[in-house]
Amino acid sequence: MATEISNVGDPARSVATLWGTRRLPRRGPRHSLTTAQVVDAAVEIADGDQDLDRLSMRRVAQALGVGTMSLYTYIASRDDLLDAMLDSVHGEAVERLGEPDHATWQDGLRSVARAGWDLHMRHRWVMQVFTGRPPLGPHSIAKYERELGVVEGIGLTDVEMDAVITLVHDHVEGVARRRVEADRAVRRTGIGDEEWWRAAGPELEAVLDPAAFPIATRVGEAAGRAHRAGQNPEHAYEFGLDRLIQGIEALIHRRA
Amino acid sequence: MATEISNVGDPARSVATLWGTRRLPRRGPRHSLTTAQVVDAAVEIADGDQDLDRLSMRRVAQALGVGTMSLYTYIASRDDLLDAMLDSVHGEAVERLGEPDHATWQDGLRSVARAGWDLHMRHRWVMQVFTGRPPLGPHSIAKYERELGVVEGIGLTDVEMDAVITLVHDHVEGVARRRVEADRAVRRTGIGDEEWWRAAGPELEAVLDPAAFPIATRVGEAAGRAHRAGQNPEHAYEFGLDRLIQGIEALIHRRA
DNA sequence: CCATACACCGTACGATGTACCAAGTATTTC
DNA sequence: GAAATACTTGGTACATCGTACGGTGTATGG
Repeated sequence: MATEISNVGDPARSVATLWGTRRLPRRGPRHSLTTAQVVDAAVEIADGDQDLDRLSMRRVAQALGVGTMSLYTYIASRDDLLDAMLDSVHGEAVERLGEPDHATWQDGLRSVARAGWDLHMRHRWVMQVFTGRPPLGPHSIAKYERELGVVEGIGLTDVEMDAVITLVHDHVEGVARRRVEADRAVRRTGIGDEEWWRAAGPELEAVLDPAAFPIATRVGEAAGRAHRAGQNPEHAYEFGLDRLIQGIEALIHRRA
Repeated sequence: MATEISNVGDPARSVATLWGTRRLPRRGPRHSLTTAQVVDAAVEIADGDQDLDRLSMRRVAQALGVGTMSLYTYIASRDDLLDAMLDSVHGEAVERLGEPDHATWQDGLRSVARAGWDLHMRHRWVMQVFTGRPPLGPHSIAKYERELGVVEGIGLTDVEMDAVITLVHDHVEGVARRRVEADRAVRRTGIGDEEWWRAAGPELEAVLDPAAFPIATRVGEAAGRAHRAGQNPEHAYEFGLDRLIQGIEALIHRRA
């Protein structure tokens, strides 16, 4: 009738979970866990897997030595768990960002990018979490504050400051995703890069006319060589970051 | 959250499927379908859903009026199907890219970005497909060739040409992903943006001290206003693209 | 003509997230 | 002290997923 019973996806509860401000009940049995314990266990499993696909509520419960359904006392759903995991590792990233003592905003942006890169490398599942709503946990907000700090007062509007941070994130996340996803494919299939090309190469050669795609063939081979030499993520990361910074410099100089 | 890894089976077969070069058997019953029909049906369903989560083999089979397991005659796995879907819509994107008749490489990059944006808006699931291996379908390669064409001969190395195209893709995909993922959250929860903030807002205000995060609060509110005014994806898209282009210009000018 | 090689697809298996409910426990109220 | 209350715990169950397996029927090559 008038009221909706399901508390699934209740925004207020999700926010309260993130901030650890859910009221503790005064009656009933003692809690055998905390939300933080659940989140930490999940992070540990995801770190080990380097993947979110195999992170199941059952495995988290098993790791904690409780029944699967007991987790739902501490977290409303798997989606909420993912949000909480993200906020948790963002806290770590803020610590590693350190004090904002950069001589220039360029240095600041480089350290923002580096912190993002480290985050993705230490927790190789964060690029798999998609939050439909802005992440409003304490650590995510703290991270955002720190990041915005490096572009404060350099001549950008508020909306542009947000856009710059987002731009850096998208670049770093893209490079990290390609790196991690490639590893994941190798791990999942048990087929290494070299073996994969040995198997797919002949088929491709039989079917692809290099003359029809001259640039793609040439550039693809160059990129492949760089990849095999292990210099691809590094170069892509640095090259992209340099372009972003120079693009922002151009805007600021034009305005000055 | 939704991360789908594709490309996990027999490499040679996967490539052959993409190129439509699998040999047809000479004995046995007639085929009632083609691989292309399966792929088209899957694309249609994913387009309708604007999501890959609910794309199941059962639904594809039902749409085609065949048994679920019959699909496996034409496609090795769901992952291979995702790869084939991606290559299929890349073909569409190449058509829409049109002839490479741009006066400047800047215009060229803008049209590459625009084509990418259109692709993500017309098929709001492509950002959910993660290929662990490079996508080697005919249309993906054709798209790559066209894209590289706009930065050919402007003073970049081969590896840099690849990096530039990737940079533009990551930016466009990031903006598109945020846009689509927000819609998806609304659709999945049945809770609109406004309603969500009405529910989560009080909890957040009770817990977040604006003085502790002054820049985040100010910038977040500005970004929120822009978002509500519907100008956020547009602005982020244009702003980011401008920065990228100017960053590349800076590199080229320095070398000239 | 029939052995062969295949297409079709029903059934089954091991996963998943989580709804529901019975049973047990601590606190509050009388 | 007893009863009512408000919890936690976690077993069971359900819908849904990708796909392995194998039976059945069909077109073709020898």
